[in-house]
Amino acid sequence: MTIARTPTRNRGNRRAEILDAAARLFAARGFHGVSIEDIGAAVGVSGPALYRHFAGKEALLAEMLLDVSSRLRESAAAVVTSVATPAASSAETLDALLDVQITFALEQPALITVHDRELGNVPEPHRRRIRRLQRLYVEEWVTVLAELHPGCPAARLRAATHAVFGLLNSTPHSAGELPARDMRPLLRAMARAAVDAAVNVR
Amino acid sequence: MTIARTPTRNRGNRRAEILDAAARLFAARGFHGVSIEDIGAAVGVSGPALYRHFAGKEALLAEMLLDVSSRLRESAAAVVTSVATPAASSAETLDALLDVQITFALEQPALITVHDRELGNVPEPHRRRIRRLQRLYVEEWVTVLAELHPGCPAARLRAATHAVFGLLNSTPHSAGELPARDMRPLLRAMARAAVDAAVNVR
DNA sequence: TCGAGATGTTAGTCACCGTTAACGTAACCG
DNA sequence: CGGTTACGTTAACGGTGACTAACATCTCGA
Repeated sequence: MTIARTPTRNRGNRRAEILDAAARLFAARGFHGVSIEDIGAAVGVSGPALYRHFAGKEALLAEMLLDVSSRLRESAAAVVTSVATPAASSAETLDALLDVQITFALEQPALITVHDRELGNVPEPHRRRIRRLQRLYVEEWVTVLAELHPGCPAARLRAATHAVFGLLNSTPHSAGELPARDMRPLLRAMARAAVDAAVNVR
Repeated sequence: MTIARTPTRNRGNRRAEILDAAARLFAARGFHGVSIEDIGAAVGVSGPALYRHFAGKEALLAEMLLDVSSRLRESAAAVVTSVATPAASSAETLDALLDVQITFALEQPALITVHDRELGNVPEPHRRRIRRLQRLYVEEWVTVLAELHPGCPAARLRAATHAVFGLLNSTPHSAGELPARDMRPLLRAMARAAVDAAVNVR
């Protein structure tokens, strides 16, 4: 009664399934608080089966964070190069960036959480690449903010960007307070106001 | 050549020293990423010496989080009952609350980080008490915000409060970007603007 | 002075965890 | 068919880590 699937198809699904379950577990209990056995159990296989799909626990985390930071960075790059036509204002580009981050935070809360907590557990070959992608992502924001307010020192723009990420990424912790339908405009308004205030201090 | 101290004095100092070191380590590597041996080494004693001061690793964490949430809740309560005289506006009370949280986030970044990440590792007798204190703290904020904007639904105020905490607590992660002297007014301005935006959505 | 308490130490013990080994099974492909 | 490949399983191994036991030292008060 099972539907036949190509091995490749199965493999990809299983990998994705594992990454998804692991993300949720890591977000809830931390990397070291989750065992290989836990992750296996969460997808219905048990323990060492994971080694058919990943080289190890750290490799699993590395792939997860690499995927997240790539997607964020790509989305931001796409926004900047497509929305930011000469006609579009920097303000509109910023709104588009905000939407990218808000969508991500609301739809993938576990991934966002792991993304900014567990980089320290990624071994060095991949760690640098992830750092690089994260930095590029931040720089997209800083560039747009700098266009929007040329007089503002870059250090303050960077700090403001991190603060806005903190605001938006706090969603996972306050989940359930408000339906996502209301959360999105709320976050957008708060983040927008915070950014405006940041470039206008003093 | 060693200066004589009362045992009680020594004990208190050592306990505080351990809590401080543990907070930094937990913030950096997560509760399960830090060993008893690590904590001991950080204060110059080694391993099981900690059991002279704490019942165990979880008890240490419990005391740490209990202390943090008590202090936050007390500071907030003090602000509300002393600043919020009939003469003072709710806006001024809110600014005072903001200052409490900003000071805490800037001066005790490790504690703040552990405070909103590691509650899940506290065993049940104390977990409830910490949760209760955290909830009371949030409610102080919500009450002040509600006075400030009576029409706004409480759920949105709560969500906004959590978002502001996220903004302010992100400081530890962007540490070094900006000197604390500049960080404080920046955070104050951003948080103030975010709050105002939250109660005025739509 | 001497016994008690506070505070260390080192040497175990025991559980858990990441990883590997050895082995089974079902599907696909020549 | 028969063999390779994908994907599981259980059993073991080695390391680590929380916690305990047994033992030292130092200070202080009676």
